[in-house]
Amino acid sequence: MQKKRSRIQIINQQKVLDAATDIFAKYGFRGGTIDQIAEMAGMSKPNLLYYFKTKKEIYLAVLEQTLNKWLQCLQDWQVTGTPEETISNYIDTKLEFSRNHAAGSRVFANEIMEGAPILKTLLGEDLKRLVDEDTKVIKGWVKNGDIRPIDPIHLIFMIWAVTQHYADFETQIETLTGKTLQDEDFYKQAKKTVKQIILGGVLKES
Amino acid sequence: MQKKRSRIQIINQQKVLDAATDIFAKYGFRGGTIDQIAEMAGMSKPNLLYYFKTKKEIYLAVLEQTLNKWLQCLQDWQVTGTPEETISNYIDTKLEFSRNHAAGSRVFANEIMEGAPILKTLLGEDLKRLVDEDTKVIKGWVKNGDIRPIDPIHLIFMIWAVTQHYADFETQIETLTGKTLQDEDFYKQAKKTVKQIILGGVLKES
DNA sequence: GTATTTTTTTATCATTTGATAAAATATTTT
DNA sequence: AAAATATTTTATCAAATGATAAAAAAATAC
Repeated sequence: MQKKRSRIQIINQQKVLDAATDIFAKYGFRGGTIDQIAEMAGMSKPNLLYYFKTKKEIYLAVLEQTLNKWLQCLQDWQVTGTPEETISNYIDTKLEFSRNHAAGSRVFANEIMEGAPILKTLLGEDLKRLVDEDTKVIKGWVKNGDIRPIDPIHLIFMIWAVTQHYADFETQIETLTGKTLQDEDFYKQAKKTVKQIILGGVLKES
Repeated sequence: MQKKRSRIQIINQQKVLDAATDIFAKYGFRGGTIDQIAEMAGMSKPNLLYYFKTKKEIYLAVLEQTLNKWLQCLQDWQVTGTPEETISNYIDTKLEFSRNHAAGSRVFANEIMEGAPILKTLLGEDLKRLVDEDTKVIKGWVKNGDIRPIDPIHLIFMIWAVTQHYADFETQIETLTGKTLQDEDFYKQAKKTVKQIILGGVLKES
């Protein structure tokens, strides 16, 4: 039975997680160092290791925290009604996650590029289940003639790719446009264009 | 003046670059180690360092080689004729790059997520010029009424995002579908769906 | 086939990095 | 306030990592 976390513990563990998210987002698990995280969190390395015993433990905590935020985000999304509403809503949800959790998105990206050593099982089981459900919904729309005949899995990948791109390639986007999703106008314009193209490509003419 | 490279030099330098591309693709510059590269290239670490003096020199060579392939790839693309032909061709070109140079694509992705310390200038100058040109072309189409009114820069980002996704998130895609772009049917289906949606969202009804 | 140059190996370093122990300090409980 | 507990600092390690020097081996030039 874990003892109740003290006030200082709660504050400092969160400080570490926030710093670690930024460092792992930039350099991945292998590339990020405890020293970097400790410095960014504003504490000494042994002090940090008082809260998390190993680098891997920090990394797991970061992945878990990000995953929870991501799952919470997905819960905000529901197969509400028409394909237009549902897809529109899904894009909203994913793009908002990219805006609010850009570093977390990059931690995932790094994890996957490293071969997903930690998340592979989760991807193959839990995420696969979610994707299969979504695939079924989209297939139903196609069969029903509600949308054009498109391959569901590639549509899903497209939405993921585009929405995550704004988080994962933030540096490139900022270098090219001077803007990020933090800029409200840029955010709206991105959302508008993404929806316009994807919905335009998926929906039938009215 | 650099002496002519010997037969062995040419072979071994390429061996190193190929191994380094894979390692940096997985772990980024900070995370990848000379030991890993040396082992994958099948030579001892000091032997490797006989060909490249420092880790950074290897990394720069990898970036340059990938960049050259990428530029060569872009040269294959031309603003040929109609918007449909041009965009279709651009998707072909980018998706083929993802298939043929998946590791290179991931090296770029890592470089950008690390804050693009090496490529930032290039992104802000050369790439920006290319993007500005493309933007003008697309703007022309819009003004001319050839395509729907869409924001050019977000369209470009969309195409990049989707095509690169298949390379950068290969692990995730393979875990979810069992396939990669190496699978010819999967490749065709991806290309078809991407074109269908993007062209469908951009072109006007005929 | 010997001399010369190139390549590879062996041995070795200095830093960096993940991690621990123990002492010192601060906080909380009683 | 004293005792007990929690936190932070100082000192220190062993292993990993980027890098070098010099000797040995192999390839090439003559």
